[in-house]
Amino acid sequence: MAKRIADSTVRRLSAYLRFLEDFESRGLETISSEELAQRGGTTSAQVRKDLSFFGSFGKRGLGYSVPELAGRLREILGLGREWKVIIIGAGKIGAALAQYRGFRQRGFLILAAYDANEEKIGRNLEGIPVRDIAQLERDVKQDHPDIAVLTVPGDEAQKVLDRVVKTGIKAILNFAPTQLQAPADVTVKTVNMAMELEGLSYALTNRE
Amino acid sequence: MAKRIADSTVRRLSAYLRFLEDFESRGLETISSEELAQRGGTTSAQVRKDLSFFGSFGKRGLGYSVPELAGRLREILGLGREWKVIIIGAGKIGAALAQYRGFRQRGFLILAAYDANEEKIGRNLEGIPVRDIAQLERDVKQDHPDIAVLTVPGDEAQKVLDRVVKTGIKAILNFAPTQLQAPADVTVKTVNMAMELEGLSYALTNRE
DNA sequence: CTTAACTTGTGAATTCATTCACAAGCCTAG
DNA sequence: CTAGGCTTGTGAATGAATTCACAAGTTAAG
Repeated sequence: MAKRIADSTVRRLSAYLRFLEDFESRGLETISSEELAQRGGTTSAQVRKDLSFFGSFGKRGLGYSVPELAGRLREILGLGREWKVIIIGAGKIGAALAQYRGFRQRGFLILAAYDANEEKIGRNLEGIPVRDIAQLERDVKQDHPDIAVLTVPGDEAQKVLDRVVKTGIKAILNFAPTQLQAPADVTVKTVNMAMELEGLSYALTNRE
Repeated sequence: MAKRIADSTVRRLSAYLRFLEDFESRGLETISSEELAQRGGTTSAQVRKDLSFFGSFGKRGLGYSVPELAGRLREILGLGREWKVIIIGAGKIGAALAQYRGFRQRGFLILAAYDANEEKIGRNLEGIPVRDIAQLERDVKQDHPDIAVLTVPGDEAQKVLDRVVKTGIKAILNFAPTQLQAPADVTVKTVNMAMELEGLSYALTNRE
């Protein structure tokens, strides 16, 4: 897997996989780059270029085998296995995520949520136990979660992140509206609603 | 405001504004592009280039006036006014957003949430009324919301979006894990957690 | 077997975004 | 007033991502 693949490429692969699954469930056998492109709001050349980074699995004149390409994309994206996830911060957003079915559906298993608030500790979020953040290190050592989802207030996010990084977790999904600093071998993805909203505000304001 | 500004640029402006507000609250008067860059995980040249699209408001040798630049960024991003927001879908994610303080703080006023579920209609989400989706068109005509946040299941998202677009709303923040089609004069931003997670999965899988 | 209609895979061309590098401006100290 | 230290603003250079365009396969029909 020599080359460095751009983030935007990976996001598109993820989108293609979603369409393929839709096609798969409707029993279609093959799909062309053009069809895939239209669904994904891009161009057929883009689709082919994206796929070409990983090999060539289409048939000229015919297109791509839907199940084969779907399988190949799952493999590339690392979705062939189960990933263990912990949620840090059992507030409203944490709770909403805990019940989000998309996680389980794609092989992301939520082990637990952590919080410092005594009233929340010991309770349940849609079947997911809320544990004391104090036992984070011990639990990680035992359960080996792969991914930590941060849903803590912005002013605590960096401190919590540092702590999570120290446990050895290498992938973080951050919902705090803060730019976080992490070592190079740790991947942090930030979902920043404030930023998206401001993007909309900008678009509404600057129309020609 | 002649030029077309890239999406990534707008996102960075939004990030700069956040740091500036932090600086502002600590009473600092000026800031250099280098300081701004370090906070935002970018380079000083990038910061200056981003700002230069909108004019030149720094002082050579000194840097930027914090309050002045913050004000200018708010103006560029259209944050000088209040934007009215409606939430469509009063499920867990809708509820989490309804209580999210970041909205109000940045001038986004949530008017109401809409749902089709009779048990939810008439209730309250953190003080925000849940109304019948059937009255959407009537309410929009009266209240003129600027932005609609979609937190409906993926398979309904396109249908709901079409309906929202027909009411004349021009900006949509979509939380459904679906690629949506909208006319060119409507801005749709999608927050896709599944995609971010798969990005993490990819990163964990493809390490050298 | 031949032709026509498709569709892939991929170098080359183009467009877009980031980084470099430096003249020009501003401030402070002496 | 001058010199030295900073920092901006911006063309030019570089780098990255996207689009073009076409040879090379594949299929189906005649």
